[in-house]
Amino acid sequence: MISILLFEDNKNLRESLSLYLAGTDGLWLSGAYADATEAVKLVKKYKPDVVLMDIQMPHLSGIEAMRAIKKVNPEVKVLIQTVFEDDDKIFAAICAGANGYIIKNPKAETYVQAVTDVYNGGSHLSPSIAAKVMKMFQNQFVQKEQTYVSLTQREKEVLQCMVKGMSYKMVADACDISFNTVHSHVKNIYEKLHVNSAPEAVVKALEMRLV
Amino acid sequence: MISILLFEDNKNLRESLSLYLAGTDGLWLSGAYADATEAVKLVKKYKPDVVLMDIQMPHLSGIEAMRAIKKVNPEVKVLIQTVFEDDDKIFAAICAGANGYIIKNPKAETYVQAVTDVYNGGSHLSPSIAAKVMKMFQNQFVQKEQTYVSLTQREKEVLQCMVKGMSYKMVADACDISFNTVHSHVKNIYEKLHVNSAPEAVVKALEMRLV
DNA sequence: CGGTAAATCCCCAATATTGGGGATAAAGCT
DNA sequence: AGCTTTATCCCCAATATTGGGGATTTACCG
Repeated sequence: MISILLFEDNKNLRESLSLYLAGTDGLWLSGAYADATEAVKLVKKYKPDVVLMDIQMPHLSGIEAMRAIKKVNPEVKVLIQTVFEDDDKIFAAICAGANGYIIKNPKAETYVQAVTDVYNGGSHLSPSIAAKVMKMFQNQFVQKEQTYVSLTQREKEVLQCMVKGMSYKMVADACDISFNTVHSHVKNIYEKLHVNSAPEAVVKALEMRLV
Repeated sequence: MISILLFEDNKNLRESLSLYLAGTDGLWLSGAYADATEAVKLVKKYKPDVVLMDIQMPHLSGIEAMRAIKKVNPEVKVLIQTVFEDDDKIFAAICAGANGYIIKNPKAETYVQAVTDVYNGGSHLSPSIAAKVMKMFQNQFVQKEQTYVSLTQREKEVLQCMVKGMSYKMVADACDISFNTVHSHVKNIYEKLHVNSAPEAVVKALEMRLV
């Protein structure tokens, strides 16, 4: 049973959504409110699994409300629903820790799917939103030619350890291999990345998102 | 009618997927191939609406194949399907212009949904992938808890040099100070950041956006 | 004026890293 | 059966880093 708390200022939509969610097997509607100013208190009271939050609300915006909720209960999943597809709203919502972002939809089943997805630890994005997010992603990282470097599994592991600031000894311990083997892997990594010190390798690894 | 071209090296999956897609109303399977080396030619020949591409293929990886296709026919939608959830693969796929990224799934309907979504100009991401993408997004733009550390001007300069992968000698040269002075600054930096090696300091500096 | 912070420089010794060899075993490919 | 890759291990010697001291100058603040 997934328990849900709904915030939606539009009376019509709130009531029809409530009706639908409450009547769906596997879902439990803990409450439906037109205002998010009390959101933190309500979350504390009902301990819902998922909060379904309209982005545009009087007094306190859905994003602000989510930020407040996440601050106190980071484990509560928040699903943003809205009619807005502005890049900046999407951006703000994601940065504030939204677990999903769906466009208000005539198809009620998408709500069930989205709620289930976020409840299970995934994220749910409406197709148009996903497209925008991926576009933003591309724009952000158009930068460097990814001269693709293929590190082996072990090499990646070792590199990951190095990024965590571990010394050869600690890496050896963490990967359960000998100091000498770590040394060998490091030599190979340096060769492949064309660097010759740990700090350089770490920076390059982060840049290239190899870890 | 949405026409589809399928690339999947696993015979079993290729055949069962072919069967399923070909038998679905509204979809038309133009072809199914185990190898993507001819992908560009095949796309030119069949002009599919959507290419369903496995990421791991012999000879030519799905991402490379997609890059080639997008170069010639940017309007063709490419849906990546894979068992991999590595950040770097997801990242590479998105940067190369993927229109969707789905985890190989026992539920065949998700394929139809995904194909339809990308055909309609949206993107489709499996929940776990969407979660990773949003996480990457957050990591990129939201700075972590700033336990404020006040580094002096010189210390910041030295740290910046270290992030560039420079050795003490090179830093000394770049800042026009002696090796010993660099050493002193480094000691102070390590003290302030509570670390005791260059890689750790670099990671912390990047995390804290001190540079 | 005295105190403090920043920046500069130096010495020493213990570790750690780097780069150069080389070797073996398992797995995969041709 | 050979070849390559990956992962594993070892030795040695040259550098580099780290951590512990201490010292001087400059500048700023009350």
